[in-house]
Amino acid sequence: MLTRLFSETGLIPEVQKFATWSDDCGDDMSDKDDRDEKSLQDAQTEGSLSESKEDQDLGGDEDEEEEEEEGTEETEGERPKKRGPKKRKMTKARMERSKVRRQKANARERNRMHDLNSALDNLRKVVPCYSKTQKLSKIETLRLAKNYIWALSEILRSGKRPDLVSYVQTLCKGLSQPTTNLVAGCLQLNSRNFLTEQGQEAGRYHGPNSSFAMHPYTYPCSRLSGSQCQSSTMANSHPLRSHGYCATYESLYGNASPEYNSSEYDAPLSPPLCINGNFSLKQDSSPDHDKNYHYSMHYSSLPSSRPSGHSLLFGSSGMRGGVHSENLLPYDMHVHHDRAPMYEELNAFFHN
DNA sequence: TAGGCCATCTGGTCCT
DNA sequence: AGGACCAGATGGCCTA
Repeated sequence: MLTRLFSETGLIPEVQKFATWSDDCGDDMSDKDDRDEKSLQDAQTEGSLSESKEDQDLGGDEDEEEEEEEGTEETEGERPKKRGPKKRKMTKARMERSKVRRQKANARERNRMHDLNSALDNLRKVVPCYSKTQKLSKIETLRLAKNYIWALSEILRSGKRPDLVSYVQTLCKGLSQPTTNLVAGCLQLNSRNFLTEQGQEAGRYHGPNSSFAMHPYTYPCSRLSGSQCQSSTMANSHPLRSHGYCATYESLYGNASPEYNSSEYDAPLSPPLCINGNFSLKQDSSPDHDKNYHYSMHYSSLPSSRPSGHSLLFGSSGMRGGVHSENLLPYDMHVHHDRAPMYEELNAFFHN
């Protein structure tokens, strides 16, 4: 509104200065009220150029209905008449309404951003690297989620599983170096190896429960020391988190599940995935694929021994109040409810 | 101290 | 008219 007002009067560059000026107070609402008051008063003096102070005072509290009248003092002498709807006089009542409206809009915007952040928090908890103490940034969370989806869809599409190096490479595409290190650390892979020895099968470790090539040592996790490194504590709570998920799956299904032939996984995805192929997943043709491992099953088939996954993954701590759709039925809840039937459904799905 | 990240405010636009 | 969504601006906080 003010921008339009100023643009009409050729004062558009002043808008931001005006906004800046009116914003240089604290963040609390009382200060905000003052700012709004000042802004609106400023709008009065700056915006309603033709409006005399006497008129405003005259307009006062009592004239709710006289908002339509104006133009009697367009002072045609100084500037030409403008087209478009005439500006309404900023009476005190209008100012009050405008202020209330602005406050309500601010509150809505805050809630909206809180909802968005809650959704991002939930997303952080389901991407392969989660730390309560060192959160991924928003942009990194989105990038990692995209890579994660891509990696999973590639696995689904091919029915093969990559080695850990390829998997981490895929996850870390386009991520910043700190995030790359974090993800690699969460996956217990020394990031230097897959960054500098791409394509090499460096440091493979085939532990008894390791489906991925693993390094025999643990990433120092310097920035996620101790309990901060959620990947270790959540190893059993996430499908693709470190080797915990491997043990999880294989302890549940074993390697010798004759029903799971990789050829059965070649069916088109349902629903079809719509992915921008910015990168390609390195295909590993190692004989390990014969284990017929299906990553997507992990999340859906979390073992019943999973320790208090609800509080870990979708605790209410991250929520700032209010009921969001994610809170009402978080993904984790879908996973845990009717777990056994879920197995059967998935088995049936992959057997058909 | 610069740069990154974030929360918040704000005005504009679109839709109901 | 009011709400949702968006983008720009701004200031605070933190870290290298």
